[in-house]
Amino acid sequence: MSTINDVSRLAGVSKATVSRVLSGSRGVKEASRQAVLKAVDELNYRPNVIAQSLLSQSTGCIGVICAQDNINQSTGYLYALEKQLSQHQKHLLLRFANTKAEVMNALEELSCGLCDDILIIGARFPLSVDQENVILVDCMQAADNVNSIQFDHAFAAETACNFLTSQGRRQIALIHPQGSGFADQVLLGYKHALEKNFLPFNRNLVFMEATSSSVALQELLNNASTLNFNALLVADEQEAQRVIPQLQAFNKSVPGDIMVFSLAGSLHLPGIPTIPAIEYSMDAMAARIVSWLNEKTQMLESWVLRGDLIIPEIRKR
Amino acid sequence: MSTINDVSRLAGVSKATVSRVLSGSRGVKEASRQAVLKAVDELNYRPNVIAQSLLSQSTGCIGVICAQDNINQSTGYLYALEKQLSQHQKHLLLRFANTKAEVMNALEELSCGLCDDILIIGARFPLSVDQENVILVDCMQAADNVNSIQFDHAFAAETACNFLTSQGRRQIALIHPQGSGFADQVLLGYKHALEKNFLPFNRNLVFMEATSSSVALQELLNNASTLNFNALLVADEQEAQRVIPQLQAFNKSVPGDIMVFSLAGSLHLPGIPTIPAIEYSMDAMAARIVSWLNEKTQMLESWVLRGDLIIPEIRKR
DNA sequence: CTGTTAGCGCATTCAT
DNA sequence: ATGAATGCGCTAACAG
Repeated sequence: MSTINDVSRLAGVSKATVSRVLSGSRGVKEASRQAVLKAVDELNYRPNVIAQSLLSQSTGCIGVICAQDNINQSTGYLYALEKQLSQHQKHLLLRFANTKAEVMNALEELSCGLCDDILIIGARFPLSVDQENVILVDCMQAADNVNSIQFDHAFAAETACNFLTSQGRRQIALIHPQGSGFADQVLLGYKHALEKNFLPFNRNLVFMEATSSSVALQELLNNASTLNFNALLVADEQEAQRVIPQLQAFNKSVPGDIMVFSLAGSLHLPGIPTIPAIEYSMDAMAARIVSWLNEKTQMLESWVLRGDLIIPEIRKR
Repeated sequence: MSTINDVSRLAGVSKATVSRVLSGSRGVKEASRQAVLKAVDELNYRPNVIAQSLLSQSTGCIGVICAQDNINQSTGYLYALEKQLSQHQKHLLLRFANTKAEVMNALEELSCGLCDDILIIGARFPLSVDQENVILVDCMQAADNVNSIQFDHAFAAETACNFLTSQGRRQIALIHPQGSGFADQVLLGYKHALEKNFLPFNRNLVFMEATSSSVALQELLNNASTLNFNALLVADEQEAQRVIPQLQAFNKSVPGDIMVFSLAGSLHLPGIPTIPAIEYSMDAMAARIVSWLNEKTQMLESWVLRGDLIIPEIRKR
């Protein structure tokens, strides 16, 4: 790779002039400008970003640590983020991490001057990070002294219940395994919606502590005769896909007998029926993040993102 | 962020000594070693990798340009690659690109000294790259002067047909839209297998030029009475998921009446039945790539990777 | 308008 | 064993 020295030599000017031409070339004689441009073209010269970074103390690299349990889910984040970042001449440094230890390790390794800022996405374990340049996205909230973007899970649950009620589903079961986090928020939204719709709260319809959604659902099914639930709220699309075949195995049609609602995303695959769900706009989120990265004047502190209600077109085909 | 100067001052030694302690500390008096370590700890000093990169002329960053049409598919690559790369203290710089222009643009932007090497994955359009530090992975083969890792599509098709034949499926239809590339290789493997199994080649069962797999399948279904096909080879899992509902809509059970076989990956979701498929080991591929990145002594030139035959456990439940 | 100088943070000589 | 000096490639400040 050729350097600025090669260019300056070939063009017969000094390094400073070359640099001037390449960045905001003003106050340069046209003759030398052309000479520089010609030399640049001949040598196929590209300024070394590492040297620039050393000087400017910023690399344009944003570290992204994906801590999602469901790896497929991270694709949405990544695609949206990369699109935004590259538009702003920034680079996305990718890391996957499945445990708290792995996240902290990745954080350590990325905090050596390589990354300007770091995003941690989807961690479902408590994280204590105090670095100013780290943003927690859809993570379990721990200390509140860090920047974070939270999804409004209460709003999601409330929206879900309101929608289901409007569809005539008044016995709404809720399965939300501990691991998903945000159990309290979800429960809050659930209760809110019930109250507003003058529906009774039936504690037998709610499973928040169960470690396995399959066991929880089985309990529901075993008592189906007395419970008579006709809707089921689950944490995310993964849970939904787990739960639907189990329902069908017990001769419950979906959504005929039981309408399954995902509180975070729905699979959109040709072969599989889409279910109603709350979906968070990855593009909106990514845009928000990148705009903050660019102008850090305002503290982001804690932003809350609300999801959209997505209703499948039932009789599409 | 504190620098090596701060450490040397606090420890009362020179920068050189600090550097020596931190990297292969040999020939350093224990006393100064301890002093340095103490200062490092106190200042929470981390050597600036950018400065190191400028000196060593290598950043440890590997650019990965995902050119897959199916974004979900890239997750597998990314996860495997990141795992391998981070194990070797390398970083993964992610880029998505959907067109040739976007790929070339990304390539340009990553070739400024930021990345040591660059991977282009899954491009289905001809690419002409002559940089020594670029590897084409599962891309359409263009010029042969670049490093590349190809999947053996002929082997995949042959394996598929042999498997299907062994299952008593002797009328094997093949739908492989142009866009998927490698049409000739697939056809070669298909024909090979037929010959070896003494099966006639029926050109009405093969659709290579169709732009839409849906139309191709419809042609097959329209002539089902005379064609009587009982197996269907498709390019990948995406195609498979598209094709299966269409078959079912015409009262063809899968895999009862027609066994659908994917030549590249099968969805492994709880709700959806797995279909037989060829799957390429992402881990094997990633390991191979990273090992080449580390010791570039041997030219990689053109490596070929063969996929594994994955058979679903038909009566799992 | 342009060349010279200095320095970003670090590792590696070369002296001592 | 260790400090001073050098340079990686570049930009910014200062002189001309």
